Amino acid sequence: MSKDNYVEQITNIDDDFAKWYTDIVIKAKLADYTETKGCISIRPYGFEIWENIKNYADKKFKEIGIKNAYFPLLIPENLLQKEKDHIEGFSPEVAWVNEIGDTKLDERLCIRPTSETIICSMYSKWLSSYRDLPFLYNQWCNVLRWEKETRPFLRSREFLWQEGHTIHETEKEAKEFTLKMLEIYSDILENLLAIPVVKGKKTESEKFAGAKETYTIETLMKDGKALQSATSHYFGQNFSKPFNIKFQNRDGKEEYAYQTSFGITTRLIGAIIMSHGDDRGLKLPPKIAPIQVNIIPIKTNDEKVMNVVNEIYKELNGSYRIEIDDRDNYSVGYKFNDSEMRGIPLRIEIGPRDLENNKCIIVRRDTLEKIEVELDNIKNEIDILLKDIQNNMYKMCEERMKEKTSVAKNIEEFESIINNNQGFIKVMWCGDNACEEKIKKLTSAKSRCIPFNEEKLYDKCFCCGKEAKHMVYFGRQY
RNA sequence: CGGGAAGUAGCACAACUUGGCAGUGCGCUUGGUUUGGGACCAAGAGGUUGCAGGUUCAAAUCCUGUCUUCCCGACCA
Repeated sequence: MSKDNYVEQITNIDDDFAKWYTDIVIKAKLADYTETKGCISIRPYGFEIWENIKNYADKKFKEIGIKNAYFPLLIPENLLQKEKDHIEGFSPEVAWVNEIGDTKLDERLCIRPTSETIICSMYSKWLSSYRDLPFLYNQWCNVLRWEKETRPFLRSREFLWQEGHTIHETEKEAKEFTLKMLEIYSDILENLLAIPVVKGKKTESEKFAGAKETYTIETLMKDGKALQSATSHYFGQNFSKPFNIKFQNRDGKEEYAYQTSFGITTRLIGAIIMSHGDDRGLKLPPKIAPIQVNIIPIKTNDEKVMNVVNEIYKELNGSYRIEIDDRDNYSVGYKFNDSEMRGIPLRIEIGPRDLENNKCIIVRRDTLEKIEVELDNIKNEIDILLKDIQNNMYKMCEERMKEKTSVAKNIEEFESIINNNQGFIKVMWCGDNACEEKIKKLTSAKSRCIPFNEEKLYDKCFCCGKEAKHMVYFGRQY
């Protein structure tokens, strides 16, 4: 196999990152474009990744008492209008239902871009006493935001997500819950998806529409751009007041509830591709890979080989997500490459030569290392390897993030980094939005977050020279 | 919403300049031979050339309009 031949099929990651990304989405059969502009179809292989993320997250949510519920896709206009900042943030990309058949509706309905408003209206109905609190509800659903420019998984007009909405008796409890959710998200990214994160708080200008505080986990993709991977918001009483979500508190007085919301989306699939993928294609962390082990028989028409292959399948099936590639119209070389492009963490090669020695070859996707394994030790070895791959993928990602994180002391340094290396740039900042604006205009990089673990890098704001208040991560973003 | 490029079979493209039967490679189907890093032989299927209009005996090709996609900037998960 020549490299040239290979490159015809997937664009080289360093040549054109954007094309490389969409090539993987299409060729690994994760998703495809549809007749509906800006909306993708998620194919089974991609959807199964989402299901694995969803199952893990859902379990974590339930462990802390969150319950799933469902709210309408359509929201009447008057509800959306109730919180001023919220509607201002979303109105340009909201789609409306104006008529049914030939009949115009008296009040038009929006297709949810997010569900704060409709959920608040129900919370107001359901809440009367502090004894009812907290409400910890979540829904898994789709939302619609009419983006002008789209990219599969990263920015699709319709996307799947989970939106949690909680209300609490006290400010303290709500704030704590906001941070607790950020920890769960960070666990999902780091432990499940093998992607290291920077946790922190958004600056005033980068907050969610209608939120008092927005917390975020930021990740760094292979091309050096940042991706906001999950957010958790503290609303205070910003929604509970206009939506009249009030209760009688322990003192018998009327009080408005304290609210949070939080979400992760199918964008995480994009994060997996861009954090781990390489020139051979997708590279999936074992914990979410739809197929963890791919058995490739070297001769599909050799009865002895196929018998052993079937035995191994029986032994492993149930413990691992496993598949036999017994297609007889492809050569093994093709299958090796196909398996690598689909990002399957491990493949087992078994042929007549192996049977003579009672051995097989196991190849790991992360390092492409080939390991000779005794036939009766396969299960044991796979267990070890899958765990090691999961850890190793995290480590490689973490190293890359460290390499692509730098400190800038002034605008000149900042510009030079952004134009060469990209990545995260750590700076000291005065807290003034004017400095953020200036940098955005100059370099198109935005503040990512004020990290929880702030360091004192130096004293003065990198941009204006005034006394610095915070350390901030900056970066170009998706 | 500004700046640039492109739309021809599932994919990548050719034919367009100079109008004259819709082509090549990959992929796909069937049969056979193969199988340790993208196999080979043979026979097939697949098209309203993005869409609409115009010029012409004749349009993928020339003209006008329109839609879509991709890349670079402003907005967003």
